[in-house]
Amino acid sequence: MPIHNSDISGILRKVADLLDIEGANQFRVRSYREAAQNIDNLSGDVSTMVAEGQELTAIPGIGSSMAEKIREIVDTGTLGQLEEITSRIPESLTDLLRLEGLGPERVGDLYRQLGIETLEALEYAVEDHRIRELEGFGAKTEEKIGHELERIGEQDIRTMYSEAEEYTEPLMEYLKGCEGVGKIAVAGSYRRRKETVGDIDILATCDNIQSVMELFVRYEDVDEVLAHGETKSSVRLRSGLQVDLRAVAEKSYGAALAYFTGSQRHNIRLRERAQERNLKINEYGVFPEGEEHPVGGKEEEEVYASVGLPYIHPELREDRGEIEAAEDDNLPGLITLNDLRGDLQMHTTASDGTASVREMAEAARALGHEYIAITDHSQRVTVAGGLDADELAEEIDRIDEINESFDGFRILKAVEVDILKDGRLDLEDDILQRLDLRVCCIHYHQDLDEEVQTTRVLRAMENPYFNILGHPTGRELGRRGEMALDMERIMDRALEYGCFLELNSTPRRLDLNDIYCKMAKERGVKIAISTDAHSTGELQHIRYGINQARRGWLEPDDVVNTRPADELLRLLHRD
DNA sequence: GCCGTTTTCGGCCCGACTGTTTTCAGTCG
Repeated sequence: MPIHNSDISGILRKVADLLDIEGANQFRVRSYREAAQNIDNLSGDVSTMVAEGQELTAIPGIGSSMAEKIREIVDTGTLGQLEEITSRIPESLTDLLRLEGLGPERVGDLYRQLGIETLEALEYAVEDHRIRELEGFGAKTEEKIGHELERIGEQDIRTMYSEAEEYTEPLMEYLKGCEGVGKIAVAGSYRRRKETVGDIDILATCDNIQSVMELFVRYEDVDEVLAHGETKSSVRLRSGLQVDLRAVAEKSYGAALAYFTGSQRHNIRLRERAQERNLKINEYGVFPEGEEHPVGGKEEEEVYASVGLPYIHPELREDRGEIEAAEDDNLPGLITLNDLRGDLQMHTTASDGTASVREMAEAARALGHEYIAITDHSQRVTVAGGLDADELAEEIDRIDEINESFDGFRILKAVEVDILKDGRLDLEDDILQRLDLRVCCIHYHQDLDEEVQTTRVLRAMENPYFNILGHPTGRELGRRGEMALDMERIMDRALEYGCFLELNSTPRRLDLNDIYCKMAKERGVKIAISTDAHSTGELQHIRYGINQARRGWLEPDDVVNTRPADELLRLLHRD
């Protein structure tokens, strides 16, 4: 069985959590967590590195000891050290860490004093009021644990970005209109445009803090006020989304924005650099060692400048090499919405869309696109009304006709053709060759094992009419994980054959994810950013794709649909 | 456990809040 980076980081995190619960040295625990994170951020497979005899210690945060453990995981699929620890304390204790307010020490206490090993046992202990008897715990803590147990039982606690946007944008409009509000911005993972967000952090400078806080907690969409203090208020909206509003001083605005935007790991790197320069960075500003007066903090740029770096866009702040790139003056010129000239996947009433070809075209043109590709489903996808060869031929004729009526806008004749179980495409070459573009996708048999699934895709790519691998990993946030695929092999073959990978902008898909986008870029594989719109309104989803692309370091040149139509068609042609 | 043009030993980001205490540990972002 192939070992993936996520398998390795998962084991290292487990070791970290368990050591933490056992009370091991904090810095030792941290080193496991950092190693895990750095492995997740890699653009290549660790198992490949091991196979090729590359030095794992080249990965930041991995020394000789950690490298040895990783090799053991790659070779055996497991880690002797983990088994040794789990012979001392139960592995299930790490489940308890998921509860907010329960950290490693308290989980350790619960286990040692009450023998609690599982979430279920914890629930019984809460019901029997056994928690409040423990030293260091109390009635309030017990109640909170009870609430947390209910909450994580109910749902995935992170919210999709698009959903958070739905609630955050109107709230921001409201706050901007409030008397006394000066500068205001959303920070946190929302500002980093992460695909899911935990809660929303809003920062504001205010003339009259008290009245602004008052207006905030009285916002019509507020369901519950969780905290209502002088500088920070916290509410839960009807949607369940938690929103914090923090009042900050004008002179600290930039420092606070940097601080609350994160990510935490990015911040740690900044503060380490500050230390090296005898400076201290916190949410109030940049301070020379031992001094009370800041040398910067009003603007975010000052924080970066103080540690010798240019401004770094929020989407990059994940400690995935952006600090080093900034240091070398080598930050990517991130793609923006304006760079895109067209949209390369969408559906019409011919299959499972809700608008006609012409309606989609006119809506796309109104958004400023120069071209679109109409990609209705192929016959195999019966639930979506997939087209057979004759139906697709009719659509081709219809598009030719409509194109006659356009000047300066072009509809590309295309299809979303199913990749069958054996790797063949769902339509014959004679109809595929009449199209400008083919997006190839897996819809059925998503659970094959890695070797079979990878071979299936590679085989499909051998077809000379294969242009773009659509929603490549098949994942859907909160619903379905990625298919088992060797993405390195797929990307290498895509480069060799002149195929491209899609970044599907559907909010629940956002497939490829940020890390795969960066990996494709580093390997020279170009990306197509598409909406997969099923209605005219969904054409606007393209901005979510752009968010993800920016998180994946993509520049205009890395994306095929930044090209004019003629150039794009030349690029698509395989020979 | 990692790391190093002041270090191969002695450091390892920083502050706020909460609940439990009576000066602080644990947790969080």
